[in-house]
Amino acid sequence: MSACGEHDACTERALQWAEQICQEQGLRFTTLRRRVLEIIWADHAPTKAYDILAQLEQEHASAKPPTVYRALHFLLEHKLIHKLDSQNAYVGCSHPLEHEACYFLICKRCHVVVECCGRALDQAISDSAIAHNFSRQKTTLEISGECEACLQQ
Amino acid sequence: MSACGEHDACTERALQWAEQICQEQGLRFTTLRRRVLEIIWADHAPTKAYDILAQLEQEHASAKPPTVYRALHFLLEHKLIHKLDSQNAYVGCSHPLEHEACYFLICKRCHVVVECCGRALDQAISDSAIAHNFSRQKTTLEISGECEACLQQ
DNA sequence: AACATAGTTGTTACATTATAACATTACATA
DNA sequence: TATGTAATGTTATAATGTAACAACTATGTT
Repeated sequence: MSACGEHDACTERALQWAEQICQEQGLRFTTLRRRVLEIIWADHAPTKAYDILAQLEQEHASAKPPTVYRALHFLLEHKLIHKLDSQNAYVGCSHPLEHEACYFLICKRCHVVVECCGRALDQAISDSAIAHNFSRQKTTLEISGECEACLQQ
Repeated sequence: MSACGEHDACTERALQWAEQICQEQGLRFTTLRRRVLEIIWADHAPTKAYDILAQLEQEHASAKPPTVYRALHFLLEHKLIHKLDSQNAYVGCSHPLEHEACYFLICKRCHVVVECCGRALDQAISDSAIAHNFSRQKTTLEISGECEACLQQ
């Protein structure tokens, strides 16, 4: 479930990005928010809100659903995480400093999610919206299947 | 919310497709299933499960959540409807006889959903999956924004 | 230091979306 | 008509998410 070599580095990097982004934008990267982001980054699989809650509760007696959902809203708003609508689950954003539209490859076997932001695909989506005279505001693109590693087993 | 001229014709056509498909495949297109499909086809906006339930209850005293969800599962399984994951809502499939991968343009203002199945976009998605050595099994692509009609107002 | 204030967190309650599990009924066909 | 399968009825509960108000905390201002 790591797909990234040394996963600690991966988490570390994400937390530092978050720190930097919040600093730059005058946002408060509180202990709670940091901890939720850390839990989400524990691996590359999508994390469910109530699983986050279950973890938080162990360290933080007053954790309740709003505790988690508020942190999630904050992280989503500032693009530090994404919600996968097809799974009702959340993943860390793997390039919060360079946002365009993103899409996701979600492995059914190992649950690893890879975030892609290819120019070509983005262009194809835009073209299609334009062809229908549709003004595109938000795009949800989630592909589930099997990742390279799982296919090779 | 119609986006189709004479909407009755639209619903009528969908019900006949369903009838035909069920017949061909030896499936039972029961009153309940038919009625749920009809409710979904009442317009081109996504319909929520509990709104379907609210309608069914008025005509069918024993309707309960499982009543609706079973009908939805049946209709989904046989591709007579689609679920929009980004909205937790359901829309009629507008071309059940010719299935490829579909995507959706969802207008935030009038709620009309248009189902598209462009070859080019489908190809772009496939290419992208291939580039990541990912075997694509299911694709969720939902674009929300504003439709042509609403933009012109 | 005292205060004002805006943002964050605590707390309770509830809304929405969906499924499990088992009982009963309807339908097709031997 | 017996009989097996699929569909529906029924009760309960799981999973996901939000509203509303109270209490607290960080920060800047007098």
